[in-house]
Amino acid sequence: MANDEVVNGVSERGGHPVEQKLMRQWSMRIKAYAERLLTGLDKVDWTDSIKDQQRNWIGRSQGASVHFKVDGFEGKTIEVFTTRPDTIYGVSFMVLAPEHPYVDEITTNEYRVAVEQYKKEASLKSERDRQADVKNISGQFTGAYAIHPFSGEKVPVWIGDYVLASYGTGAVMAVPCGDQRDWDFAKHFNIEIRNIFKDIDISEAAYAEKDAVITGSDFLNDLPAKEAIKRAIEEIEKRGIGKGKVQYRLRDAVFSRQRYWGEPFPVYYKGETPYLVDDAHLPITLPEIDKYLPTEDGEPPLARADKASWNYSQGDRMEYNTMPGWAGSSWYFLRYMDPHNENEFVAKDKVEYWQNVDLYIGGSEHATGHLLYARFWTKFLFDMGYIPFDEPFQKMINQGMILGRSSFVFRLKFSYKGEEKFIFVSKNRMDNKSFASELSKLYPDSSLEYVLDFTPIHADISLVDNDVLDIEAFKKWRPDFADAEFILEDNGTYVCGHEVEKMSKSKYNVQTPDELVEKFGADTLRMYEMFLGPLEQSKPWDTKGINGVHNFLRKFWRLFHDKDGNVSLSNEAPTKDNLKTLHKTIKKVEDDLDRFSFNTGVSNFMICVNELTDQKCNNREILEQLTILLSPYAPHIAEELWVKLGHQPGTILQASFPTFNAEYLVEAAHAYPVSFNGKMRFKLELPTSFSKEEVEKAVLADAQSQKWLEGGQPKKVIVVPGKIVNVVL
RNA sequence: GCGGAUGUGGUGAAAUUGGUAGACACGCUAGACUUAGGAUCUAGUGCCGCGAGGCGUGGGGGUUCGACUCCCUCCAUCCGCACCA
Repeated sequence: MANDEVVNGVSERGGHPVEQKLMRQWSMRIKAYAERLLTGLDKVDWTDSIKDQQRNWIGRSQGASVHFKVDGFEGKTIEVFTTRPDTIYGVSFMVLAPEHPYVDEITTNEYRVAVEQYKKEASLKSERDRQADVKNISGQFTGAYAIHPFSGEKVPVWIGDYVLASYGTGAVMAVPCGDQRDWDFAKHFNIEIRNIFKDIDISEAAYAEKDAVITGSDFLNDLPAKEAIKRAIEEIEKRGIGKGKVQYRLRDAVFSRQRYWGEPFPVYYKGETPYLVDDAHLPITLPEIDKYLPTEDGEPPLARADKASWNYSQGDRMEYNTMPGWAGSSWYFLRYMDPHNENEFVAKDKVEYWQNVDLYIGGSEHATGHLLYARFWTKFLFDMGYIPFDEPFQKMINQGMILGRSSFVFRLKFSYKGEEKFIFVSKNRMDNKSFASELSKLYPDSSLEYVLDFTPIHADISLVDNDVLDIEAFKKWRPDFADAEFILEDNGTYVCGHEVEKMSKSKYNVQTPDELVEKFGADTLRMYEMFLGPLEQSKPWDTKGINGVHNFLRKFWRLFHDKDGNVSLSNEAPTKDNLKTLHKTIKKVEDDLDRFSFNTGVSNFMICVNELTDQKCNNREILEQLTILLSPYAPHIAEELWVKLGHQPGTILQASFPTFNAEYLVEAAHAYPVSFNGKMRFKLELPTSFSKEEVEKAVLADAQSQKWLEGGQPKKVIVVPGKIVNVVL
């Protein structure tokens, strides 16, 4: 069960108890690639946001591992990882994670009961709970002491759940003067806080910056922290008590799932030992089973299959787990290059030809999942010599999500004659708290109690019009609402709340485009989605403006037809204005395509069609070029008009893309915006051949300038030829 | 707390290299037309003002002849991470 399906220890759907169970899982050693996954980010063209998320996730930290001997346990050492080996003389205690394997062994009899008790408490908390519970400092002394590797002093060993078993070695050397968590722990348990920073006050908080000078630390004295780190590592290595080390937060990735729908592993077992199925027997396909459910004793669904239902089986049994979604999503793009190849996943010459994906448009929600796994997988295949690149996606654009507008009903829980009851309260009655009088009317009993406990519940948006709920439809919608009661607005309606969220079946806010396609056609929908705004931006789905795009396509269509709807095209040479409009559009649309600015691309088409309409242009040559230009945006209408233009048989897909010719855009005159002190006051049309001086002269001589000059002389006149004029007064 | 992003009319937005802020579209206002079509056409539409004009890109400051754009600072919203030693 997924974590979010578990609520308060029971399953969200059936309310069944959920217990945690240890399971043997396959996992992939992504950790082995941590460093390369980090450095590889420098050579791909992705957003900083995704790169940072991945860097964060990989969590590289540089430091040292140090071994502390345990007093009275010959040959036993506690290994810790620290990023601040320079503060080693500030160590006044050590903390092990409660799950650390040494805990039982080193705990003295005196502390055994307390340690057992603490371990038990910690084990009841999941890792999530622990993280949510940062404020509470807890821990327990074990009675054991470690030996400081430099000073030889005895250092008490504690256990505490702020130390995570899953990171580093599951143990830390605590330096309260330099680490806030250690400081908090020391304060709480009254442990010595040793200050090894020169002229730094640590009475109120730890000092974590790496800019202090070290003191009271023998060979590290008077060194600034950064140098002391290097020096400390040298010394640690020299004395053989540890070494410089890089630690990653990234964990190995679990690669098995206990469900039916996934690629089966080509693995069989003899006893408890797994073996790989020989290549000759591949592929292993999913066996048929009676129910897609786990077995009675909790084995995955595949355990239901007997040997005969597998297309191949060997040994005592086949593997029951299946692969996760990221098995396929990590490398499917490679298979696309050579989908019918029976012998290998992709032939060498094909992958050498296609290389990695040039442009990947995908959601940023996969930053630390799919997008990391695919990189890992690609690097592995590169190392194995199967593919000639080690980054899968060269450039990536994260398209924004189209969000939904959810509707909510508000369920009030109350008790009546000792019985728990629910009623749905309309939004405004809830907001202004006027529901109470209504409730006591419906339940006229002095023993009525209610708690101010409103639960917003998603209502299907098809049951809601303009935030008003169709009550009868709502009752029929789900059986548990059949007898629902309501407190309505004064006008007798139920008003819902709303929120913009991700579109999702579970939120009942999904809008399908089918109806719009029916009404306006797929071209309109396609262009409207582009027109909504920049590709990377998320926004709620709102069809208010779709008419504008639809009208544009109608207007475009009208250019080809007379008012009776018959095709009417002129075969004469296009006018200068026609050509100017067309070529301006070619240029802009091309530029917009290059920078993935589809919304401005659409508006450039609109401008073009508006201009051609004003020019009453029905010129075949112009319209033919424009149709080709539009075809990636509105493929259906373009294809249809292509036929009307007389290209049959054939498809517009085979037409060559229009080429921009700058000659048509050359202007003899430019309307200069004339500014005074940076404020645009009027425009003045001047020949483009004018020099700076000529422009300046013409502007100052113009009658309109007099008003702003007020008889004075300008301090300065800035002329940017072909652009603007600014007169400084 | 750390990191990333965003902030412009009534609305979605545009301004690509520091050079006319609000293109294009929705909506709205007034009008025309009519075969009444999710039509078409004309004019208007950032705010204040009768006007001249003033103000205006989250707030404040700066650089510049000129700033939505560059710098400093603050605020708000969204996303990701968060006891990682």
